[in-house]
Amino acid sequence: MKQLIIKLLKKSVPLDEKEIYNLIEIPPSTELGDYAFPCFVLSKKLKKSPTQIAQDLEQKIELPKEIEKIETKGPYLNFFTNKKIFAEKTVKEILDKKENYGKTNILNKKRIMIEFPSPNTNKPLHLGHLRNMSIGESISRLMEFNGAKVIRANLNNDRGIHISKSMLAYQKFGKNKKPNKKPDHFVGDFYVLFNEKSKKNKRLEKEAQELLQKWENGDKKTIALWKKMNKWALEGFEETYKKFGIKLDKNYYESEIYKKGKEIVYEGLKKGIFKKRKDNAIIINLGKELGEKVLLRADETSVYITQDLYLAKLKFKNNLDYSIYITGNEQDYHFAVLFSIIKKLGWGFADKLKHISYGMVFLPEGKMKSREGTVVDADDIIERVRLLVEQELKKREKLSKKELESRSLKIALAAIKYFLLKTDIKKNMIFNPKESINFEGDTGVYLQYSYARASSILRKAKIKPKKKFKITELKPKEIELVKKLSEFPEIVLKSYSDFNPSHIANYSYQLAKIFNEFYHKCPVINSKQEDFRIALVQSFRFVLKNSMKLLGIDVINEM
RNA sequence: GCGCCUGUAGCUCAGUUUGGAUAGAGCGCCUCCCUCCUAAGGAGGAAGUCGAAGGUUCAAAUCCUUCCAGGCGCGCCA
Repeated sequence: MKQLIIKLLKKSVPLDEKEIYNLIEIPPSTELGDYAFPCFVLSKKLKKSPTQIAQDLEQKIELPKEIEKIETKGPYLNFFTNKKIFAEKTVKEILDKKENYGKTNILNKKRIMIEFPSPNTNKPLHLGHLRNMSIGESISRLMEFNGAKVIRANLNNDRGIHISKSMLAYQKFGKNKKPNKKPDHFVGDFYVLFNEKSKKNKRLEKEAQELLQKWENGDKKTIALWKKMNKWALEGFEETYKKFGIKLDKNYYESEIYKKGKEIVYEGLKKGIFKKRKDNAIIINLGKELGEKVLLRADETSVYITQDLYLAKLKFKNNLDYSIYITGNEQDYHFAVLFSIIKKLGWGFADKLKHISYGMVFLPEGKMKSREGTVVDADDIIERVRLLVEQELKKREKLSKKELESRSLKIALAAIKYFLLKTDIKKNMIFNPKESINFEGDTGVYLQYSYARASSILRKAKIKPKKKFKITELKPKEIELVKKLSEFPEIVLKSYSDFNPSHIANYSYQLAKIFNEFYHKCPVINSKQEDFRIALVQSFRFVLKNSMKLLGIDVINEM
């Protein structure tokens, strides 16, 4: 529709398509029209007042059947579209394309690796990981919706001093016990225990350091312990991923790559891109903004960035077109440095790298500290929310135990994921355990409720949704709903090009809100134009389901 | 100190990329609506110097400058 108006205006206005596109806006109220063209910019070019220009255009433009009328309101030229044609076209298109409505092929089977959530194996996943996974999964789905082949990759940070700490605590206080709870939690308890004990006993820090040394030297007993505890941690993670609805395609392990990348550094040194400092450390100078970075220690061991250089290269053995990293914004500097080095090395994939970062999750009392055990545990929050949902469900109807569990989990995950995705990705957010996960208003539960209501209407109706229907009259809420439905493809593109799922989340809510208003005002079953309203409800279901899918949220037909 | 990000109603956030017609939601608060397709819903009300000050413009929450406040980062840690 917008395209049509652009074409009309192009004939009578000295601007190109893009300029017109940017000028066209939606009036603040529908009484003013469906689209508006402000004439201020033309005022200088044509040396007339904007009001006069608007009036001239009103006379000049010939109306096609899709436009009912145009009107001027001061300097604005307002277009009134033919709502019946528009509604019919939109609803038919959605019923036709179904789950493909809004899909594009702009990524044309491009292979994209997206790295997340990349946890440390010394403690269970926490709320920050849930934000990471929600974003990672949503962006993956957005890419897929635009035609990409996505590889979800996970880098397991399974070595280092933090791992040695939980190992040491287990050695000293674990009595060789097997996990008596979810295994990653069992491991995490020893990490917290280490930090408690080391406050009093300063020697423990040193001992952990020694244990790390032993591990690096390949000490058999140490390796065996490390393997055992890592397995527990990874098993636990796997359970959480599954529950949260995440399936990772590929796993990398820091223990397997941390020593690699030295050749890359030597090669760069030979080419003169890197330099040897007086103290024998190999460095790169990245100028004013990024400064000087060490790439290889004086003793020739690698640092974090050395392994990341190697991993970046390793990833591209998968024939990638793009490689994306999803992390908290505390790593912005690290990735700026990494990408800058890769560019200087002249690697072919230097411009195929992208770092997407998101803001921190805080508790009302401040930052979460896993070392002190003041974190919101991922499994714990999922289960707590699920139990709250279960209570609500029990009030409503009697369900089998199995149905109660699966339905409550779906609703709980909707609440959590929506909460984590609705805020702009780059903003910090405060999570208040008592208030944050609501079931009313602007929430994931509201989306599911709206979907369930729509499903219920279709279940109870005698007529099935069909592409053939007649529109005799359109109520304001029907028009609003159709308009919102028609915006979906635009929102998908915006969300994709901004790498920001929050646009989809906000859209989903607006859509669901209009739908709820619609069915309160407009009865569907046995109404005068039941066939159209049934078709409208069905197209709403498709679009809401599509957008919820992009958020990684399951729909339910009853609640 | 330097760099990046953020600042919109009591609280949580849309809107800022591309400047336009009275700044929008949710929660909380105050009224209403279940003989009516699920009340996890709907209708209405109160609540805002868009962090501050300058500037650009016919027009600024939106662009520019300076300042203030908060977060993160600036390791031969990962």
